[in-house]
Parts: sequence; structure tokens; C-alpha cells
Amino acid sequence: MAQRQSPGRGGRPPRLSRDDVVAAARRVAARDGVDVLTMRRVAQEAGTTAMALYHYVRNREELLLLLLDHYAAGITSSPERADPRTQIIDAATAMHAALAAEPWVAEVLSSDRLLSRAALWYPERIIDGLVRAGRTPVAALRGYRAIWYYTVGEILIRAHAARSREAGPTVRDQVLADLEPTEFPRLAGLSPRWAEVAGQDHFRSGLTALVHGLLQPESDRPNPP
Amino acid sequence: MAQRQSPGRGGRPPRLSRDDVVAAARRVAARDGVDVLTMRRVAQEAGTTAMALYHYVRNREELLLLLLDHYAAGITSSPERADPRTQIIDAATAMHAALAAEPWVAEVLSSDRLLSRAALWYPERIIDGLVRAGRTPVAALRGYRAIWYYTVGEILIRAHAARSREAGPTVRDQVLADLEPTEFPRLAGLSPRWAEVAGQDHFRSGLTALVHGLLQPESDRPNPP
DNA sequence: ACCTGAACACCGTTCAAGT
DNA sequence: ACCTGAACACCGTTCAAGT
Repeated sequence: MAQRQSPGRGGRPPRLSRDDVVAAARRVAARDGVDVLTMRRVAQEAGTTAMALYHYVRNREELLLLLLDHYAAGITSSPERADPRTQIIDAATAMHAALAAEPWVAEVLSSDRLLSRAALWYPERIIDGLVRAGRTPVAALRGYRAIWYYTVGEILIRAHAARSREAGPTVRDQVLADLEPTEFPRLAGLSPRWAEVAGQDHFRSGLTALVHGLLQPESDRPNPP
Repeated sequence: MAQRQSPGRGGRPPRLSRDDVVAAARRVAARDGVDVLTMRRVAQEAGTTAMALYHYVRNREELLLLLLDHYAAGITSSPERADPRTQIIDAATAMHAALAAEPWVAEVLSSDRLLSRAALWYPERIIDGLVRAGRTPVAALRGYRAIWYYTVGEILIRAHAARSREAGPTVRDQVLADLEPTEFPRLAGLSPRWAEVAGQDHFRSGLTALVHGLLQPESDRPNPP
């Protein structure tokens, strides 16, 4: 554990604490995003030098993990529900909202190196819902991971889209505008409405479909060869 | 269009071409990943200096887009199928395989700035399948995007997981090992099998569930308040 | 014990100059 | 037209030295 007081004898009184460093990093992440979160930048925010930070964190990656832990500490347990389907949808929606609140979270999180205790409420509730709906524990875990993929994908794509919107018109826009209706009839028909639909938040409708599919016993689904 | 010959008069004969630059970049990406794909590194691979590259590409981002276009040129159209469900599953599986083949692709692609013509076969076939199965065009587009989120999420998480496995034991492993069964009973019960299940490829089972849910008319689904 | 400055080995990009 | 070297403004991290 990190010492907050200087030990018995000798030494210089600290002007900084680990919490100060994390707080400064969080301000930088929230304001400027995780790419700008450099050691020198955090040090500046904390009113010290980049080298001083290395007394409180091993390296930049450890600082990012501390940042996530600090963020996850604010998560409260997602409630239990009588209806398993409702419990799954509620927990997944809360998980999505927690990630969407600060975009830097998803970026760091997709590195898959952190999983702080507080965030475990989401998988716990989702897996419990799936088991109570009749899936085996392992099938429930697979189902949770499918929901996790869908959620992270949505967050990351939305975060990246927001960033590239600032950077002017995309190659995508141009390709979609130049579609030949004979070659790609469905896409050509949809291209005027693409941007509008892509801009809408339809996380919930996809989630509902996915959960519906996961709750359906596989034997009831037509299985292509 | 890029000139391959020197123009009518004057000038020095080129020792490099745009294709040479892209080919060198592709070798670096495939071998070392996209983080290592620096201008200086690509130049070294192409046998020239970093500054020479700027005659062929505007900046690093344009080079990444060229790389994706080059990769996407190898994509062939996904076939039409009589059964819409089969067509959707086949196209999504092919899309997933194309992304999984070279991990750097997903990283660049999630920036959402590219969409090269050849890659459009996947959304075309998926949306067509959904429309033929009775969804409206806009609902089909939303359905395609749900499949896209799920697919990109799976690829990115797997790529990141592979990278952090090299970097030693994760925080995640430790948190899962220390779970209190009274607090997180489902997770504690599953923790010995977590690594095993996470390591398996269950893209297809989640995809099947998602498509099943998307093909179900919403009116037939229980809708929590 | 806590903090600093200088240094190392990197980045992307610009710009004036050479052939 | 094509390519180069030097330079600018950055990175993360190490290390010897100061208080």
C-alpha cells in the first residue's frame, strides 16, 4: 500500500499524493481525451514535473488503470429484478450508460486489462438473469460476452465517429454518395438516410434483439448448415 | 490519380511509387502491428527516408487509409442465398473472418473513416437479407449496425486480449480469483472456467442469437417498461 | 523520501536546399 | 519532380544528483 505519511525518520515531506496524481489525470482525460493524457501533461496539471509522477505510479499504463479504478468506484450495484429479461436489459443498459458517460473509459477499457470490483455488478446481474431464464452457467457466460462485445463495439464506434466528424467529411460519406444502384441496390436506396440512422442511438433496440435471441433455446432456432 | 511516369519534361526519375510505399507499410503492419507503423519505420522498410514518403501520402492517416483500401481490394462479393437468414449469417461470418485475418485491420477500421467499395458487399447482403425477411429498410439498416457493433467489439477485444496476454497476468485475473461467493455468486461459480470460455471463439453462437432476435418482429417480443 | 534536470531514444511534420 | 538533412515540438522512461 502507498504510504500517506512519511515514515519514522528522515526524508522530505511529500508535496504530492497518489490521489493528487489520479485526480489530475482524470481532469486531463475528461477534458482532452486519453490520447492527450501524457505524463508531461498530467504533471503540468498537477503542478509538478513528469519525473515526479514516477514516484507514485510505475508507468503510464499503471496510471490508466488507477484512473479506471477511480472511475469504477462510483458504480453502484445494479438491482435484482423478478423478471430475468428485465434484469438483463437493465444491467446492460446501465453498463452502457457508465461507458458512454466518459468516452475515454471505453478506450482504456477495451484493453481488457482492468476489471475493478465495482464493475462486476454488471456481469453478475446479466449472468444471473440468463441462468434464471434457463441457460447453463457456461452458456450464460457466453451470452454475457456477446452482450459485452455488442456494447463495447457500439461505444467505440460512436466515440471514433464523433472524433472524425470534427476532422471533416469522411471517405465513407463519399463512397456512400457514389454508389451504383445496380451493384448495391439496398445501400443505394438507403444512402440518403444513412447518416440520419447512424446518428441515432439505437443501442436499446439491438440489445433487445440480442437478449431475445439469447433467451431462445438454441433447439428452437433454425440452424443453417 | 498518381502519375507513374515522369511528365513531359524535366524532373528526376522516381525511385519509389505509391504502391511501393503501401506495400512496405503493409509488411510492417502485418509483422509488427499498427502501433509500430511509424513513418520512419515504413521508410526504412521501403529503403528510403521518412521525408520521401510525404511525396506519396499527405500524412500518416492517409497512409493508413491506403492500407485499408489495399486490403479491401482482396474482398470478393458474398453470395446471395435463397434463405435470408442463411445469407445474413454467411455475410456476417465472412465480414468477421476478413477482419480477424489481420488484426491491424480492425484497429484502423474502428476509426470509421474508411469504407472502401469492395467491403460494401457485406452490408449489402446483410441488409438485403433483413429486408427480404420482412423488415423495413430503415429497420434493416439498424439491424446491420447492431451486427457491425457486435462484430467489431468481438474483434477488438480479442486483439487487445491477445496483446495483453503477452504482457503477463492481468488485473482481471486477480480480481476474478479473489471473488467473494456471497457477493458475486454467479461470477464466483464461473471463475475457474472463465479463462477457458473467454479463450473460445463463440462469435457464431452470439451472431446466431442476435440474428434470431433481429428477425423476430418486435411485436412478438416481450417489451419491458 | 521526495523531487529535479539532463539525457536517451523515439515520434510526425515542415522547410529550405540539392539534383 | 523527386529526394534529402536539419530542425521543431513533442513522446515515455532512466539515472545521477540534490535537499
